[in-house]
Amino acid sequence: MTTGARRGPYICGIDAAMDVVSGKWKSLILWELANYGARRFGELKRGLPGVSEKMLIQHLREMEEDGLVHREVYRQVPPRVEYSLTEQGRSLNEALGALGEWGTARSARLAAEEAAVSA
Amino acid sequence: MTTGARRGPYICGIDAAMDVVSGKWKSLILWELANYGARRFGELKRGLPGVSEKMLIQHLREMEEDGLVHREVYRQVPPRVEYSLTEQGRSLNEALGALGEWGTARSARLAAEEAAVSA
DNA sequence: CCGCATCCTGCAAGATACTG
DNA sequence: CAGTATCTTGCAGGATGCGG
Repeated sequence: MTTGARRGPYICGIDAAMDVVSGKWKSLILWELANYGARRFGELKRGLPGVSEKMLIQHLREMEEDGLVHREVYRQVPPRVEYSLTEQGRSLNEALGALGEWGTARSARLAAEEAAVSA
Repeated sequence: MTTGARRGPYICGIDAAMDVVSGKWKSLILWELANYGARRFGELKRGLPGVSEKMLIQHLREMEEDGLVHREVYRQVPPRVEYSLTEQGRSLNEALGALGEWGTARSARLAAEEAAVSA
């Protein structure tokens, strides 16, 4: 796997958290799993427009290794695999709540400025 | 400047926030300025062991453009420049609080597991 | 003291094609 | 359906040296 050198010595808590969330789709995966519960690979892919299968599986594997995601395989044909959040994953998603609200507020502010310019 | 294509259309609030915090030292800069108030370039550099002048100034400029940081120049010899947080910068730092705590808890957990292994 | 200009490298992520 | 495998690329970030 591409799994780079992670788990390095962290300077502060933010670093430790960022190490685990950094990745273009990870926060979205977290949000998706937090809101829909267990989801299948294909469902996640459809829920994250633009993600490639490579990045999706790579992120899921890393998040599993980081203890955020649980992977359940149901041996049957066609194969069925479900991903869900662990307790750590849920708590991380909650910790991201405030940041998400800040970002939403910022987006709204930028949109308002944009509108003011074109007015 | 290297300022890449930012301010893209965001999928969610987290994205908007991440766009602004992503950068190896940005969260540290935020923390430094939040805790020490206005700081000079050299003070920041000393406070962030390992940062290069290039990255420091690059991050500061981007954060200034993003409305997180205020740059005050005092025309004198030797030159004196002070950086401080804007209201937006302070609120972002607060929004990062929960994430920082999560990361600290995670670090502690990892350290405990590490200790358990070597025991 | 506070930067700027270049060159260079490594890794995240995209593209494309194939499989149990 | 749920992945693998391989090639390629873009850009963040490091190293180094100079300048007002």
